[in-house]
Amino acid sequence: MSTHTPDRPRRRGRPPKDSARPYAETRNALIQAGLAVLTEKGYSSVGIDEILRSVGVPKGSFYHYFKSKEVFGQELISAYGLYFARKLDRFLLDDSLSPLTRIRHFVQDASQGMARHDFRRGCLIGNLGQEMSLLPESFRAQLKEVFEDWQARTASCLRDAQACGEVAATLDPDQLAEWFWTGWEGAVLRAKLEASSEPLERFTEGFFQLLQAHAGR
Amino acid sequence: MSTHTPDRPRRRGRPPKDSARPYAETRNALIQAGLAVLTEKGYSSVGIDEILRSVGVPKGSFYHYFKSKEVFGQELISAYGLYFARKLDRFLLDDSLSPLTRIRHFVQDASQGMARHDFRRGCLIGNLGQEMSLLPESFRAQLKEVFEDWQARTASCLRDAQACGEVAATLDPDQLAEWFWTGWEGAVLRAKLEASSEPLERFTEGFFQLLQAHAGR
DNA sequence: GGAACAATTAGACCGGGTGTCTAGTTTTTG
DNA sequence: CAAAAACTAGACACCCGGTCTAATTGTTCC
Repeated sequence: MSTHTPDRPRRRGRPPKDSARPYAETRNALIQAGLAVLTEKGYSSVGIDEILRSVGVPKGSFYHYFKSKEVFGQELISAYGLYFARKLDRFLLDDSLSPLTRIRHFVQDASQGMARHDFRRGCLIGNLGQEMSLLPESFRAQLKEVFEDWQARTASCLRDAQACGEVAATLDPDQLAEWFWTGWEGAVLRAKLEASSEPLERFTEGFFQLLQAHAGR
Repeated sequence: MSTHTPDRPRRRGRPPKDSARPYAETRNALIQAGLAVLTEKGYSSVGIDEILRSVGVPKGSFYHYFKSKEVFGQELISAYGLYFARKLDRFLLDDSLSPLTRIRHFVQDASQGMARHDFRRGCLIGNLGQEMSLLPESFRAQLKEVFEDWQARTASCLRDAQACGEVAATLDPDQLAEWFWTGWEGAVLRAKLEASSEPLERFTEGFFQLLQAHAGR
């Protein structure tokens, strides 16, 4: 599924009206390729031409699509944030399942995603958070917001779980959600290290045990 | 506390018997400086001369002290592992306190450590785990071992906690310890991102609540 | 047909860095 | 005083970084 397109050898100058994929499409391909690379290697140790080359876009064109590497990064963050927000919704709003089962399914899906790339790719947001000290300061707030967004969606599902008695009403869903995401990022890190999904599984198992323990009181 | 030593301007050739700090001392200074830099920026985006310069050792000397950057990294990992193992022992074996209190103190200390460097430095092992896909494969096993070592020490303290009734005997200390360290790494990441110790505190608070919930059953 | 404008990219800018190693200088040893 | 040991200058041989201007090609509209 490499996005590499050895295509037609690109000519200079304005492309004929039809032959070229439209601006938006190329831009999109760049973002896609950027995500693939940055989820694996982070931001600072990746050069733009690695991404450019993987899409078959000449280096000179980069600034036609993005003002700088920094704003490219910003766009990757929000694309990734959105991508996951949608994924979360797809799972967590599926009311054919009990709320906790929805979370379980989400986790399963994410874990399969990592396995599919041999545990080389992790979470973009986690990666960048980790290397924050090497990053443009503008990334910080954005990354924080993404976490908050994911957490809000998760908390809402946990509230549903409380409503139907799957989780004790005494627990704070927001705290639980923050907890979940903090732990999850740690688990992703260990999964990359061990090249195995076990850390992910063990972490989530523990998380559900926690919910259960309280429910049982 | 920067290790920079503008010292005497180093002369070429073999130094007189006394005047120079001995081999081991310089080596040590390099390791110390390496830790400071790598805990902040990781391995792959740091060049050796940044470290060399901060200690005032000329670039040409590096290979006198270490065979390569890779083995330098290996040595940093084990130095850091040991450093933390000792710190853990200092706290977790202090039997003037209850086992859980010991853990609390350790966490407090680690959290102050991060604050002291304005949340720019994190955990070396976590940093490297995160960038595993950019690292020499030889690091993987070593990093894993460090985690296991830390976990074992933590588990042992949790067993003490069970012995004196602070933690329910039904829980598995090893699982709890792995859990703790997974979550902790996640919390460190968030602390760097938010430049605040709150993620650390919120995570540990949750961890202790978990232990308590089970104890209360 | 041809000017004006829009879209795209070649190619170089310039400065930086990478890890490594050899050849050399200086001291100590015997 | 020769041989061995301890240390380092300086260069090697790259490959790279992000950025931007000037050139090229297509379209539009008269």
